[in-house]
Amino acid sequence: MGVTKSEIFSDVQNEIAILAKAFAHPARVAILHHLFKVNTCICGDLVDEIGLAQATISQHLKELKTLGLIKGSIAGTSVCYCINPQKWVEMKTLLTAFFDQDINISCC
Amino acid sequence: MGVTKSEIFSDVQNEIAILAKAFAHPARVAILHHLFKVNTCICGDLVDEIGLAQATISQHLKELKTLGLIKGSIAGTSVCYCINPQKWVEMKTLLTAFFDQDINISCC
DNA sequence: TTTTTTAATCGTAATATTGCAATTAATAAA
DNA sequence: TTTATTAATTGCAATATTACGATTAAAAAA
Repeated sequence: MGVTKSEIFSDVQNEIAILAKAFAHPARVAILHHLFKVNTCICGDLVDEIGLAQATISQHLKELKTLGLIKGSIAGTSVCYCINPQKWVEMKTLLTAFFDQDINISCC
Repeated sequence: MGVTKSEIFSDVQNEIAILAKAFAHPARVAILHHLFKVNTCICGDLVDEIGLAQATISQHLKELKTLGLIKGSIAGTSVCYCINPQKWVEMKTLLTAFFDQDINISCC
């Protein structure tokens, strides 16, 4: 087993889970933090900044890029990465709506 | 090796990742959705509602409880679960601050 | 007391994730 | 052309997560 049964959940539930996974590892949070700080940077900068192997950073970048949260454009031998503002807002809208549900006072 | 190197990240980065993991599985999102909807319910209700085995639901409940996002109190042979409003707000505050970082317009 | 109800825990199997060395591919520089 | 430089990809090992049947524990009901 060990495989998530996506088909029994709603689209919104699956989408929230997929987006939350982006932030479910501190290396990806650190990548995003750095991108917010410096606006754009190349893969090597993140390797220096974070201290994981180049292959590992590259793998995390790929996940963020697949989700659409970051963009990468080739600049010579480097690749310039940055936040994708459109997707970031989309993500924020979905997760914020989830977080902002009203909590009833009566609780166990 | 497959083990997250938490020690190289900041406390905030680790905390964001730990909290995001709560939402990184659709079953846990579904549990929280249901708790918001009905306010309080017992484990068996979630088993019926979601359609995973009792052991699986119980395991997901344990993770949410360990994080402090939900509370459970014994009521006879049942356990009554609900959102923990204090922790929920705390989580929301941390993640919202992360989401609300300013995105610079100049992007690659 | 015995039986039923409810949920936690244990044990196990399958899949997913994390990390890195080594290699590859592509461009820039010499 | 040859030699850097940079990042993606491959292959592999280790750990984490997901799922569930079976069992256990505790309280309620008969």
